[in-house]
Amino acid sequence: MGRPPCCDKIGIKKGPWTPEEDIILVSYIQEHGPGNWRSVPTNTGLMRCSKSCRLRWTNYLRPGIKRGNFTPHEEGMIIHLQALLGNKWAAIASYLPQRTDNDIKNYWNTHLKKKLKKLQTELDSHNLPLPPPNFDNSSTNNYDHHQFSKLLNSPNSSSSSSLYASSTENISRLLEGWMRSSPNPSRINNIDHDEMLHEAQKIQDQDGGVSNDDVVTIPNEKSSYNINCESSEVVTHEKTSPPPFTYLEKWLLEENGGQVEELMELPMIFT
DNA sequence: AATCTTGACAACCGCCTACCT
DNA sequence: CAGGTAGGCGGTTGTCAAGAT
Repeated sequence: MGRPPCCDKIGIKKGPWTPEEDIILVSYIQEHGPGNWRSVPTNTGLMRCSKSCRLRWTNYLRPGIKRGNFTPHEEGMIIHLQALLGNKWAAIASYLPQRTDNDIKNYWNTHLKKKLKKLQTELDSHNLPLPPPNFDNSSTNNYDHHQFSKLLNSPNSSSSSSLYASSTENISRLLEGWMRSSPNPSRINNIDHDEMLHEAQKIQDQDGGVSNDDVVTIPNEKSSYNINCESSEVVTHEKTSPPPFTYLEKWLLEENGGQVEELMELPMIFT
């Protein structure tokens, strides 16, 4: 015998989540943590299947998700990684810890695909090819990065602003108590620094990770690590553990999500 | 002012793999 | 080992707001 069914298909509610459902789900995860999604509908009384609960949490309610506009830097990373990895949105999302794979996928489909198509037209008219997959502004190959960047960031191809419809006020009220007692997530002390540093240097050598001059980012199943090779400093960005309340507060209360890159440092391959 | 079209995001569907019994 | 599900992932669709006609 295998596992029992995840949920009863009869009476399953579909469509947009209500603020009340969000609150119920967040309250439950606050108490039990994410995971064991099968038990969520039965234990919460939510008329949703476990899959829907998981998606709602990972794509929308999970703390640490950056809302609002994609920065040119993020945009560049997505284009770069899509060229390298294809439509492996989860893999691409691992390099952008604040963005969900669904978000990146949507952004690609609604913005970047069109943008690149337009760009290709522009490049054709300038007799320029699209940049190679290992495109990097700092590299010394013969590609005309300056002209490419100029075209990419031209006013005509800039992304439009977008706001997420949400009930952030309700959710923030609910979460207030929770996040104040959350553990300190961002820096860990119990990891093997030598091992991490070695890994970072290896990746930097192979150009397999995403790196700028000194900082290498290693995506991981549950977190990503930013490693400064010069100072040997390792900073983790947990994907599942809640960030400090101040960050969540910022996310919930600022209409556009705010600019929080300083909190979740991103590798700068496109600057 | 009413209707139609388009854009953007949220959510669902179906497939695949890992894992449980 | 086999049967079967949970969870993860990518593709697609649904919904709604804003702009155009």
